[in-house]
Amino acid sequence: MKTKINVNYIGSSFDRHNHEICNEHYTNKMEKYCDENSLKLTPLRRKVFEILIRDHKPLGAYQILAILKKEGFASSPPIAYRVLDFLVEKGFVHKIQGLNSFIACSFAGCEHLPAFIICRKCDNVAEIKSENTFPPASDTALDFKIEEAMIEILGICPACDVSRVI
Amino acid sequence: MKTKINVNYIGSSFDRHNHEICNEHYTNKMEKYCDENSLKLTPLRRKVFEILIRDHKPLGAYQILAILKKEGFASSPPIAYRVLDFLVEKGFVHKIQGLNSFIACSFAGCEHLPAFIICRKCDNVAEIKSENTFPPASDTALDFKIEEAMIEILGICPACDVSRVI
DNA sequence: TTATGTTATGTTATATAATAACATGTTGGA
DNA sequence: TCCAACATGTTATTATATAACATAACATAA
Ligand SMILES: [Zn+2]
Ligand SMILES: [Zn+2]
Ligand SMILES: [Zn+2]
Ligand SMILES: [Zn+2]
Repeated sequence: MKTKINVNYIGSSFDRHNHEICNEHYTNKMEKYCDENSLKLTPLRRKVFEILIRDHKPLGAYQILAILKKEGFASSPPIAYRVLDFLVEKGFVHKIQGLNSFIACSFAGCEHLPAFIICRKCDNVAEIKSENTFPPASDTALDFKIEEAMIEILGICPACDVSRVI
Repeated sequence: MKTKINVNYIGSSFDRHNHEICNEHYTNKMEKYCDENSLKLTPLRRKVFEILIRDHKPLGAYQILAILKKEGFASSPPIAYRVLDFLVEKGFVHKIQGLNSFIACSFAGCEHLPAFIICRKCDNVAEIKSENTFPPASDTALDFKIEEAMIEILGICPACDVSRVI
């Protein structure tokens, strides 16, 4: 099964890009949002977000803790989990359940239902908007009030797919 | 956001149903499949599946272990995880990542991409087929070879939705 | 300014989920 | 009968996440 997938974010681990600009873009978005909603963008919160967006790859809480430690921050588990809770709640970061890990949002400031495509060969992950695919259109039985959804698609990205037609 | 969702399985925790018949239906399916593929449907495997399908609710590995213990089976963690691996691999059971738990498949013997709707009030879960919604149709950029997907939809079921129009 | 409430950061200990490594039993052919 | 493959069993450990409690930083009202 092959599918064309929408990728209209600024930067991702799938694409070479100027991460200076990319990083600045997302940081600006976050600063603006926190400003407008009187949320405190503390050094720790900045740091964790910066760690996550560095190479656009999902990181587990304990990986983040290790980096925090190396870079001079406190590093007991609740430190990471609390900051991650904040970042997830405010929409700057998403949790990828299938990997027990966290990734910086690629559509910050833009209302969206996130979904993820995960290459199981190179471990890169891209966030996509799921408006196209969601909610599931159907013709029967059950009215269900949807609040949230978790969509994680596993497969092989073009770069890793040797059998692909160019 | 409200959506009509397809529910063409035999029995689920959302519906009153004759579970005798239901249980027999799924057990037969599983027996037939194992027979045809020379897989061993051992007492332990039967038991774990029966525990899972009892009330069609997702159970964590350690909940399953507790039941196994009460009912006279061995109950160290690998016991459950190995049987669950088997049942998941053969498609009789699915793992719900968002809940760290396992649920009996509602479409056994029928090729499908599973998806789940989870009521966060009553904790009931229904499996739906995701053909309608998946793969995501789109118009751009990235060819991605899809192998597997995890779709878990969280919300409020009709029974729990007080504000619903009848 | 001090007092006070609130939010953020910090610690230790613990709960929960999953796997590694290895031992024993069972079963079905060569 | 012997062997190979598979299933079940044990103990110990790793990985992930939270509880409970203590202190610090910060705002703002008296
Ligand atoms: Zn970047
Ligand atoms: Zn996002
Ligand atoms: Zn039933
Ligand atoms: Zn299924």
